[in-house]
Amino acid sequence: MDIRTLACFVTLAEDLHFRRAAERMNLTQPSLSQRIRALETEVGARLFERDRRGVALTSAGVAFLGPARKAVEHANAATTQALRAVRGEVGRLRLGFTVIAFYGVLPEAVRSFRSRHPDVDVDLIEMNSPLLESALAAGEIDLGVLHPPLSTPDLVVHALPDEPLVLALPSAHRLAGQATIRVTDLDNEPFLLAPRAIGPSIYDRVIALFQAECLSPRVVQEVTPMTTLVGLVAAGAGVGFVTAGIARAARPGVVYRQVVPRPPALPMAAAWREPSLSASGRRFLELVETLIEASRA
Amino acid sequence: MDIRTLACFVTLAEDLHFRRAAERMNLTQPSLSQRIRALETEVGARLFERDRRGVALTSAGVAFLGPARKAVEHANAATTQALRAVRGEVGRLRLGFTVIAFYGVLPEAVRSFRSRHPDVDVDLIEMNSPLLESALAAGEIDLGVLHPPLSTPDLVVHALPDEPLVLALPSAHRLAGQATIRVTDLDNEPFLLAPRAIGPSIYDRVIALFQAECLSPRVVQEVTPMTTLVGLVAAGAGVGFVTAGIARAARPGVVYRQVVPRPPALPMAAAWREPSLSASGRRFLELVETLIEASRA
DNA sequence: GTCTGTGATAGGCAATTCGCATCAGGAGAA
DNA sequence: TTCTCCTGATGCGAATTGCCTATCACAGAC
Repeated sequence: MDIRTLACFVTLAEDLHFRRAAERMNLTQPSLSQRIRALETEVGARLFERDRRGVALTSAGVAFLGPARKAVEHANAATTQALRAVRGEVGRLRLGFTVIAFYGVLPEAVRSFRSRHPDVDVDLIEMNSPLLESALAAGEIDLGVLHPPLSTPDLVVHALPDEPLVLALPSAHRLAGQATIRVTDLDNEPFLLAPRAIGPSIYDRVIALFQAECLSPRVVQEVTPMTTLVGLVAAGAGVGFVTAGIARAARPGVVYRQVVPRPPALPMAAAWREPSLSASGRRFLELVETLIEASRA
Repeated sequence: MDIRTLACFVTLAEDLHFRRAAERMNLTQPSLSQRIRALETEVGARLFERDRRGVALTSAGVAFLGPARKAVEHANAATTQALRAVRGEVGRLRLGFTVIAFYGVLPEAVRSFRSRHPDVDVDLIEMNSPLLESALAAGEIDLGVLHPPLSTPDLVVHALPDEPLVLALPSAHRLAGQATIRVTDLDNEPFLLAPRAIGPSIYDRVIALFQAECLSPRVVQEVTPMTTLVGLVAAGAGVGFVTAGIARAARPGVVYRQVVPRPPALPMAAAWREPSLSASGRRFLELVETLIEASRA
């Protein structure tokens, strides 16, 4: 049973005229006759009553019409939906990200993506960078937003703008009054830092920053994620670097200050598994790029 | 696009294994490969990812699966429904009947039919016999229950049990006290009768009954339908014959009496247009016959 | 009567689909 | 490593299917 045959049936049921229906289906009248006859044989019931002065649906034909019409519609919809999926307009986008990433351009990007592509289900999964790499490699997520360098081969890395680092310190801190703080001011200061296993890039950057001044931070606690670090700062447990994005979310008891010399920014990147990013992932990435462009201007 | 091809796609999407899916579809693996390839070409999108260690749906394939499954289901349903319609299990039964017929076996038959064939829409249309004949000839109703003789050719007539006639008279009538009434008692009695154009059979029977006694009824009003006749009897406008069925519905102010010599019964019949009765009509008629058999026993 | 228009039928050509046999490449066992 | 098995893809000939052109049979209009 051919979808085209069903479409022929539906057309003939609407026109009740072989020649016109054939024309609408881009067929000749004998071909349509043959198809209908073959369909009737296959179904095992006469679907049309060919009277001398016209064509009419039999009761079997009436019963056949409804489902046949739906079958044709769904068959067409199948192709349409498949092509929409290729364009990334329907489907599922499993998006992994670090906490830090979600304090940047991501929330706006997700909101905008959802309104532009309402037929794409977006799964949001928060993980730290090493876990994101595993999830990408295992194919559990389509696209990850995390912090280079990556240790997993076969992942494509697409650089995003770095996140500058600022110092978070308790508002009652002796240095809170200064507009900018020198690294040397932080000597022997109780310091909060993410474990190197979780965030090697930020860890190494901070250590290097101190070493340039021949110092070494006094790490009193390794803490993750970075939002928890801010909480500990508010509790007076110490000071620590956070990204500008996290600093934008004001929190009572915490102030943020620039540090000189300026600490290197935290690299950000989108990553996906070879060989290719899903269409919806590509769409999302394009949208992120657009938003970054807009925020730059 | 073939329904079978879509079914192949669905099967493969479920098994994710060409050989097994091919077997389930009663095909060889190369044929299935070819069909899937052809389908992908027709759709214009890759639907399966043939990885080294297995087959997986692409996002386009996932989007294609839902509608494809529905298309297959509806295509199968179309055939099923058509065959059910042939057996009279789905569809529409347009049933015409006279008022008299509806005081007989019809209400029970309709109730029983509806419970046995809930997927058949039953249209009930009340008309007098001549109009029923026209409606049958015009194909506006499938089956009519009316009173022979019929004047329209090309109608098949299937006899049903006759309806005996009894006399309806006001309960205050001078003859109401008698158990049976002789025709001669009715000489010069104000008489109610359906017009001959509407009910020739009952008209002729009543006239013949009187003429056998060398009498002629004094018709004071021609009245139709028969239920209205009963109303006029209750109002004291006269007396008249009604069917036993109508007499069963008690009405204040009216009594029913047997007449001797016994008047001929009113013939009843089911009728339909050549060449054939619709399947649901046939089902209905079988049911009516069953009920008549049951009431006889 | 002829003419017009209906759907059904016959024949021939082209495309499709089938199964069989076979190929190419990866996984796992010896 | 090498062999074997299993995966899906491919080539080919036979059979089938689908289409179109030409034509038929029949009914209604003029």
